[in-house]
Amino acid sequence: MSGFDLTLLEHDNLGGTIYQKLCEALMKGAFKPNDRLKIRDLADRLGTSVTPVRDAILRLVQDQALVLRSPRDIRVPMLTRATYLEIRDIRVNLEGLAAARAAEQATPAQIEALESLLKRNEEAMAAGNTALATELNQIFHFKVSEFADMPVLGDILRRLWLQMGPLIADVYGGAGRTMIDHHYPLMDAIRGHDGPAAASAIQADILLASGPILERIDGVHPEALAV
Amino acid sequence: MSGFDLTLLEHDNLGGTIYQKLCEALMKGAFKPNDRLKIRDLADRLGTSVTPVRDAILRLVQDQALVLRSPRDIRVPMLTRATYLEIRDIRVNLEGLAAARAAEQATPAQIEALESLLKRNEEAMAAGNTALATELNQIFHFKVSEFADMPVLGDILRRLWLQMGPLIADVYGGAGRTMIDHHYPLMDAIRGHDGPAAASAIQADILLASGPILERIDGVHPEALAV
DNA sequence: ATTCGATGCATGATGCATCATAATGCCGCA
DNA sequence: TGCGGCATTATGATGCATCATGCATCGAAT
Repeated sequence: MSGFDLTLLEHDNLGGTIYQKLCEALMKGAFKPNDRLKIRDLADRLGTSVTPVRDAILRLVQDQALVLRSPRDIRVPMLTRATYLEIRDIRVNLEGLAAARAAEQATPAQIEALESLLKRNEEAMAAGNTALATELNQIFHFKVSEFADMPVLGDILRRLWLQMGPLIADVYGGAGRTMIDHHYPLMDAIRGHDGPAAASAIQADILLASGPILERIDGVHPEALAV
Repeated sequence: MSGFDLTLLEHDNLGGTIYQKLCEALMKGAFKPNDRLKIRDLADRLGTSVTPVRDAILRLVQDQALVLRSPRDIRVPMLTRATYLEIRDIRVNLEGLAAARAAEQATPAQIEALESLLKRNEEAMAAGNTALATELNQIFHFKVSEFADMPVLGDILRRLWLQMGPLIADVYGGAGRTMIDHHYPLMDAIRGHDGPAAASAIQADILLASGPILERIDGVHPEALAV
């Protein structure tokens, strides 16, 4: 009943479209950390001129989803352990806040939507489709902040996820199960409209999920530096 | 002893320079909410072509420091009460986290730097220079997150302040005293390396400072809508 | 006859493409 | 391993076509 979804209005200009395409690519892990992106190359592949690609890249750099290592060298950033930990701590705070607020004001329809996501996630996991499971997990987290009615917070989260995208795709893309079990306590809290419990639950989820990623960072970082 | 200030490394390309110029202008309140910006106009005034201005505007839009009301209508956003409250809540969480960490690991030199800022702020206030006082207050908040060693958080904060910039400049630019008194409990907590106390102090500061701004939003918003 | 509303046109600003240039990455060599 | 040259690549400028905004004129109703 909240009117139309205004966020879909962005598809007017080419630059915005390319930006979204690149966002999805980063989230999906189509680019790996330390990969180099070339504007002309992308323009050729997309069949456009360099201008809109330039626009999209610039926006991604502003999001820190890409970095300009030098004025002519655009790369996917390699998160250091310290940076990843910082992002994790920020998420613990922000998503905790969002989960609490979402729990307090969640409608039955919203609760059902979250449950549906969990169910689809389970199915994807059972089918061994880890890529889909990871994506559904991500959507779940975004939905929570959406239901908290905090668009600014949601945007910050989107950016943080964009920065982590290549890394977590690298970690969970290969093997391992997604951490869906931790979401059920959160659902219980939301159903009970218990804000603090919801915050604790999602915070525990984030911290637990960071384990495999931290292991991976330690293992992958020196090797990547050698390349 | 923490090396150079890496944020100044951006001055390589024209677009980055213009971006920073526009950021300062927004912070200083050179643009008012609902002002319209024209790319060609700015390009003429800066003596460059439209390309770097375009880049800068695009980055500002990505920061949500500007909005594209229509594809050819770039404006300074008018914060709604809800959006301002959301930003305030996010700041309460994030700056609380940063203040706690800064308190725990602050060096004597850093403590002295903060005290110096407070002193200069007092002087500016005594001289009736509210613009400078507001700017110093802002620098104080940024320094806290810098000393917390959280660059990602600092960047998020910078963006939030960029969004609020025109509004608070509008409120505090005219008259009224800056809320410097609330910073002294924070300094006490930092000197004592008491993280939780520092968090509480800065949170109280943010909440108290939001009072005049909220009053102003209520007063200014219907009037602006009528225009 | 006057005022309100609608349609059409002109102005103006932006998005995208193309071009020139200067700086850099990469590769090979000492 | 360190350095130099070449090809490459981003940056900045310019031009054109498109589209929205605003104004003026025209028509109709009271």
